[in-house]
Amino acid sequence: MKKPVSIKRVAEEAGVSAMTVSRVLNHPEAVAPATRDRVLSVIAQLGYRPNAIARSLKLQRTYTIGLITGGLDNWFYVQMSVGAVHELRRHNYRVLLSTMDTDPDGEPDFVHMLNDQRVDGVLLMHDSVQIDHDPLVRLMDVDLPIVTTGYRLPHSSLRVVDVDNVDGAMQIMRHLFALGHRRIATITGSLRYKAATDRTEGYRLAHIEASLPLDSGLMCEGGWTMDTGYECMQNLLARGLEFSAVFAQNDEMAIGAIRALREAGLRVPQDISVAGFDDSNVAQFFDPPLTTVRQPIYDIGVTAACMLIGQIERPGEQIDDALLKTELVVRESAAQYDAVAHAHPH
Amino acid sequence: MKKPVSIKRVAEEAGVSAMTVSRVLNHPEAVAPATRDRVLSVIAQLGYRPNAIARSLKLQRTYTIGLITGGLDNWFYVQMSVGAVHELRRHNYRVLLSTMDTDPDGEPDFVHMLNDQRVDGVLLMHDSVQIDHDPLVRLMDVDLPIVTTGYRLPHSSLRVVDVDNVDGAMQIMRHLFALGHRRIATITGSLRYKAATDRTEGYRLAHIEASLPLDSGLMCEGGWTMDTGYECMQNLLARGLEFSAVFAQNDEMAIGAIRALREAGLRVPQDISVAGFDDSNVAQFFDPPLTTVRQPIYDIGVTAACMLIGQIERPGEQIDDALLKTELVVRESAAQYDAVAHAHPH
DNA sequence: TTGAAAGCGCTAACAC
DNA sequence: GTGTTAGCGCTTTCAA
Repeated sequence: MKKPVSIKRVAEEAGVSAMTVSRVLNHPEAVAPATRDRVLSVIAQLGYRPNAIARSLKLQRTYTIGLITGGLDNWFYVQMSVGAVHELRRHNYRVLLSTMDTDPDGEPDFVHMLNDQRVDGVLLMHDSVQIDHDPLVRLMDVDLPIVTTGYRLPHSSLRVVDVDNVDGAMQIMRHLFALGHRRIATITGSLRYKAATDRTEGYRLAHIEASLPLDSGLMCEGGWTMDTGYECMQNLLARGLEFSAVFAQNDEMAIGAIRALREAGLRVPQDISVAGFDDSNVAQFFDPPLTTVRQPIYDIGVTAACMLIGQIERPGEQIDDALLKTELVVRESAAQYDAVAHAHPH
Repeated sequence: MKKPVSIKRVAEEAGVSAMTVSRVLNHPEAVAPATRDRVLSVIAQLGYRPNAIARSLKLQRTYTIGLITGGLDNWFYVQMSVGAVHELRRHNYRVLLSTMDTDPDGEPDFVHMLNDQRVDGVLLMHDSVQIDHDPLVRLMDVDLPIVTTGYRLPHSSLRVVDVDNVDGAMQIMRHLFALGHRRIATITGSLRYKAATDRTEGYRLAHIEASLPLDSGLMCEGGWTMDTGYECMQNLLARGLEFSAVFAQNDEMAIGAIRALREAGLRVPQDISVAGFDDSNVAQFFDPPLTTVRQPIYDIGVTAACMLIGQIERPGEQIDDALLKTELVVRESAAQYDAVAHAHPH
């Protein structure tokens, strides 16, 4: 284990004080060109790099942020994280990774991370659950800039980046209405999630906009998974109500719903149109390719990172929550309403 | 921004010296029970947590490792990373995330990370390329424990965790032989990768073991992607040689190969059997579900983390490279050899 | 333009 | 069993 070169070593070698070396690195303009060049050449020769730990201790600034992710096995969070990591890197921040997992003490890992004063801020990429009691409220004790993606806490000191779910749902509903559908069912996500209540609100507003009545019999609450999409679809069919299209509030439930429709002898999209949400990685490879709403996942990460850096570097500055736009992706799972097919019972 | 409580503050409040507080935390047995309890209660009351940065500076130990991943958008690395992160967490190590991306200076990010002396060791999860000239050789200048997954460098000071690709390939070949196949083509990965040369070696050894001749006309070098699997399959078919099964050296190429076979009017597995490698997440959902070889990806991460911690905490101790076992996964893309079908030309 | 002193928060070594 | 001193490697403040 050879010891790394320190600033002292460089100073000796260059025949100056440590202070001058430090200045060459941080305020080069305040050093005489001749001295500067000499120091720089010694630095290069010795391969000196300042010890970031010592620097952090002195500056009370780590240039590191904590990235807390809801689960690295979830494609969604990974995409977001990649966006955030890229942005942070561009701004020369390091990323300390943490999870929501709890350790044997029952203390979530990230709580330690925060208290250790190893990070300048925290990026929390998690589900948009609405919670009051949560390990996360402890976050608020630590007075650190925090940005979350969709995760809301009853506390004002944190910023939120989210997707405009209301508008996204309206877009897909407008598309279905434009295709001639009039009675459209929806399979919601778990209504504990803001994403689900927002998408449901979009579903509602789109009806109002189109001056069409809402039928609560056409709504069924799922839980984001294929299984629940499947069950909800069976449930909706069993109710015996008329409808020609289904808006599943994510792609997984859409896939589950399609399976249920097929088992009931119905074709998608010929007999029933189905739309999803998310444009997850399976959406385009599924049969039929899903009509859905794309979320700018990567950009969520980028935006969140950007906001966090802003909070860190310009404290006090007012930063507003961000609401990102979604984009309708028209594929083949939703088709023109076929009056003839629907004239006869299935 | 309220200032976090320091050890001094706790010391004052408890009426002891800072040293005693430090001892309570690090060598509690060396402190009188009465003092200890008093200090502990002050710590709890003030919510004191030692400043990890200051600790690192003093101890010259960060309890942080650098995780360099080949790409977070690759399911493979993510799985490995999750394994590593879990293991590191169990041992109370933090994880600093980095990538192989190069910044505007052309300097890979992780090089900075290493030189900053912010980490106690490095986990490098990347492709098993064999390279001599590489930014990574710079890694070797820094005298830090390093463990890689499959990535080999002509340097002895790093440990490697890899999968037994030779044996994995032999397993799948034995399976195909057992199904009655005698002439089996292979689509290799890019032969710049050790994984590909190893799997090809397994292909060769299995032939020797079965006393069957090898026909170099049945080999085609691909590049791991679906596209190259597709092209290689077309290429192999165009050669006009007889064969009843194909061993694609990963699942993606297997999928590409199957597409090419279908376009040529051949059914899988009735006319041609196809086997893959990796048991990637699509393998079981594909039609037909792929017969393949499962790699213990998560365990690779765990093992690598384990070895790294060993090197950090017990320097000097001899640690051997690890070679993990694979497991044959029999599904439906490879079937019994049908002599009748192959009696007639396709 | 450069240097000396002090201190960020912590702990190992040595007193008492 | 507890306190004092010193120093990890750096930078800010003040003096020369």
